[in-house]
Amino acid sequence: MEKAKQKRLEARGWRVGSAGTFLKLSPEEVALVEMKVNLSQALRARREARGLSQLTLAKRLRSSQSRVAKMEAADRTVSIDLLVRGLVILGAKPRDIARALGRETGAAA
Amino acid sequence: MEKAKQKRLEARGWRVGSAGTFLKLSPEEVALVEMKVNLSQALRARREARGLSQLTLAKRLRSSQSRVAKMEAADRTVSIDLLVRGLVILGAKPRDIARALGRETGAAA
DNA sequence: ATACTTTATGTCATTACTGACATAACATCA
DNA sequence: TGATGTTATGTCAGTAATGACATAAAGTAT
Repeated sequence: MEKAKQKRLEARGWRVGSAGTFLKLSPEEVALVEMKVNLSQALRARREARGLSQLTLAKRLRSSQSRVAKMEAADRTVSIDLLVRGLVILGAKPRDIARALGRETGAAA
Repeated sequence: MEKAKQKRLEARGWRVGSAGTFLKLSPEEVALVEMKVNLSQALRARREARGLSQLTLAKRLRSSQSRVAKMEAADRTVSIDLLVRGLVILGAKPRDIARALGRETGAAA
């Protein structure tokens, strides 16, 4: 798993190990979290590539800046659905979302 | 869009056209629905490939048979999160889910 | 036909997610 | 310095998703 990603997860209370599960997360949960993180990173990348602020994106999503911040932080309270909606609004096609979702992000097995 | 898929959608109240949007669904909404349908089909395929009943899958998901049925029907009340969780429980890896999500399903467009 | 298994659909109480708000932290710029 | 713009985090009322239940429908036997 990528270092930066791991740090972001741990800062949020997740327990993720460097080369697998560190503690307490089942393999299923790890997979879920990784997908969410991948989507959140894709969201931020797309937003920034378009030079949009979180606030502008929030308006297009009919949401709020704070929620967009949480989306990009892969907050526990953010659903995959919301992340996907955000990506779609930023012009991502299902293929793009699939690519982001399945992205291999780390060296660890 | 695949005929069977369209039929399933319309039976559920969705309005989807054969070669694009039929009526009332924005392109974003269409993309979302298509992704959900793709995931629901992948879920059913995986479950059946393993010879499991909806009831057994439901137990592994700590859910109910009726909800699994709704998942496979891409019911409005089921989230992408739930579909993804179901797939993961059936052994799907992020790559597998990505493949299912981005599958081109129809001739249209 | 009856019994059994599996799947489909409607309803509802509980839970999880969501948008909105407040506020903090950080940067940039005059 | 203060003002402005952006992002981060906590909280909470309202909403949407969830599991569970009942029941129907469809299939598979015997």
